[in-house]
This record gives sequence, C-alpha cells and structure tokens, in this order.
Amino acid sequence: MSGKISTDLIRGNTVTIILNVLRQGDSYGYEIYKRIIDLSDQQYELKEATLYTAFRRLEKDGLITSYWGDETQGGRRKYYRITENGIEKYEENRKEWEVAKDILNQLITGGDPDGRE
Amino acid sequence: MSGKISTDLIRGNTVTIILNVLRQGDSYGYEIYKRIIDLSDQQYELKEATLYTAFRRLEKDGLITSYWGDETQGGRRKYYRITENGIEKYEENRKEWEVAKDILNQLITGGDPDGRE
DNA sequence: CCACATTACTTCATCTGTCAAAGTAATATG
DNA sequence: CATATTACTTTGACAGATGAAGTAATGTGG
Repeated sequence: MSGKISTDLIRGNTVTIILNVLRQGDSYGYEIYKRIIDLSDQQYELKEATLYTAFRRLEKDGLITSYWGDETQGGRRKYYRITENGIEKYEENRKEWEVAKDILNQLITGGDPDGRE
Repeated sequence: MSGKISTDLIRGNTVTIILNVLRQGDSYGYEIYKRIIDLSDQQYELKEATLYTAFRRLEKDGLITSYWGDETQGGRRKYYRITENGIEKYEENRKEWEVAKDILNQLITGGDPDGRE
C-alpha cells in the first residue's frame, strides 16, 4: 500500500484533502493521517511530516484553528477545526480541481494518434 | 488566459504532457509550448523555462532525442523525438494518472457532509 | 527603413511543498 | 517486560516549476 501513486500527482491537493476531512468534523493529526489512507483505499499515504507542516501553514493562513484535547489520562491530542475561511477555501479548491482535471485529461490524452480519445 | 490553474495541480504531469505531444510527431520547443496552451484551451501555460528544463531531463533519461532542424535561412529550431522508452513511459504515466484521478476525486469530494457525492 | 512584436532557445537563482530521518512520550498487548 | 502502536514535532535535503534576464533572427506596421 501507500506510495502507490506518485506524490507529485497529489502535490497541490494536500490542503484541499485535509480541509475536506475537517469539513466532516474536528479531528486530530493521527486520525486524519489514518483517514486519508482509508479514503484512498490504502493507495495513498500522506506522510506525517507533510501533514504536520501543512497544519502549520493552514493555521497561519487562518483556514483552521487548533486546541488541545482534554484527555485527562495519557496521550495528548491536538485537534483541528476548519474555519469559515477554510470552508470557502475548500470550495474554491474543489472547483479548481474540477477544472484542472478536465484540462489535464485533455493534455494527457488529447490528440491521441491511437484514436483512443 | 494562462495561469488560470495552479501549477501545483499540474506538477508531476509535465513530462506526460510533453511526451503526449511528441507521440503525435516530432516537434520543437516553441511549437510544443504553443500546442500545450492550445490543447488546454488557453487555460494553462507551461512556462518556457519549465519546458526547456524538462527537455534536458527527458533527454538525459533517454525518453526523447533531439536534432537541429536544417532551416538554411534564419531561426534555428531544435526538434525533439520520442523514443521507445519514452512511449512506454507515457503509457505508464497515463495509467498512473487514471488511477490518481480517481483517488484524488475520492480524497477531495469523498465523505461529503453536504451529500453532493 | 526602423521600431517593435514575435519566434526560438538558454541559463541560473529562487521558492515551495514533500518527505526521510530522528526524536519524544504515553498506552496497549502478548 | 519488550514491542507495537498511538501521537506529535522539527530539521535538513531535494526536485520541479518559474521569474528574470539574455541572445538572436525574422516579420510587420507605419
């Protein structure tokens, strides 16, 4: 599993992916990490380092906020919540993806000399 | 036009896009540059610097070869031709894109709380 | 005839996102 | 009690994309 698809094909979608998970409710790093592997049918693993660096950026940009969970006993968990701006950003990115997908299809399969298009 | 879609959404597909153009016949830098803008309906411009750096890489990797055109008068043109390995690479990348597209759709729109999926 | 747009190619420094690696620390399990 | 798993963090390195600057020839409108 994981690493099945080139990371460069995902690049630029990381933020949208994280925001999409958070749209479904507050969550913390490790859970989001697992959720993404799950959503991708074990075909893509967003590495932890990437995930946590993205959190920093998202928080700095005001697209998410964070708070520590109140686990009295044991493992601390830092929860993330999507903001209004985050939701807007998600909607934008989603639309952008729909457009990019079509363009990419055209660029990758367009003008096919084998007539498969 | 151009720059409409984020470059990070295209990243990783540059090579596939170039190989796809060359599958349709030998071509030279500037023509390929124009062709990509054209194929994308003026929505995406692969910058010249990106294109030419990609040529270097592709040639080093044996996916394309190059030769100077015999324009006796004026503007020199360096033509590129796709190799057997290049064609194989294209087929691979194309398949990888098909897979990545589905996974990305799932990751970006999956588990939608608005029930749009 | 000349200024400017366009064709055509090149190089280099910089930026950004991704990730390997290494680490800390607690809990669960056999 | 050793090992796996959960959970979070930081840092350095790398690769691909691009801005910017440059060279040079040809075409074109005035």
